Amino acid sequence: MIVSGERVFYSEPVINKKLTRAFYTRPTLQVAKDLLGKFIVRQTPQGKIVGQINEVEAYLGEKDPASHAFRGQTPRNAPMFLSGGHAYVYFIYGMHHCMNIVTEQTGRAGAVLIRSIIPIEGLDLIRKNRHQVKDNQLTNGPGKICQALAIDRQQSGLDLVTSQELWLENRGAQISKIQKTPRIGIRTATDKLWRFTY
DNA sequence: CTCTGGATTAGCT
DNA sequence: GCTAATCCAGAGC
Repeated sequence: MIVSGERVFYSEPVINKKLTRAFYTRPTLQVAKDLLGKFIVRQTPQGKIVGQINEVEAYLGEKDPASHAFRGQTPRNAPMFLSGGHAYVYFIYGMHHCMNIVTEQTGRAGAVLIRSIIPIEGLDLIRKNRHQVKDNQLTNGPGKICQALAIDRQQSGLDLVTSQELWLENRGAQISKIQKTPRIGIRTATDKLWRFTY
């Protein structure tokens, strides 16, 4: 980038662009697909961690039997009803956390579960948080991601558009060959192909 | 208040 | 492939 007075010229495409509200407040299935290849950035007191999203699942809200919002709003799922761009983190199986990106407009409870990311920055910190697991097992699961990025219910409800500790970036990656399969670990709506990988 | 089972993981057979 | 680990949200009474 070349800066000349008040004018700015870009010598290459703009990258490292933080995702805005407009990205998140769209239909859940569209946001889910578009999240593939984006980068999740976690700033902790111990350092910065970055990973590239390569597997997600869409949960469509009050009309989706597999969604936590299927039976309406509760204290736990309240962040799902906020505007797109918030985080929804829940605790499961007595030991794991899972992170969702809330979608759609305020009052519509869509969300996208982040199931796998590729470690990009902060590998030493990731390894420390995950302790003694093989490098190819560091962040290939929703519970593993939260452990690696030090995310728990304290981050649930966080606004990813304004937060200084957790946000997403578009670094210009172009994704092709998106695969659609049934969602993992659910008992209902297994006919819906709302898991996206590439 | 009590009960059930879960958007998972690691370790073992 | 099988399952223990371990908490708590949500439902039902």
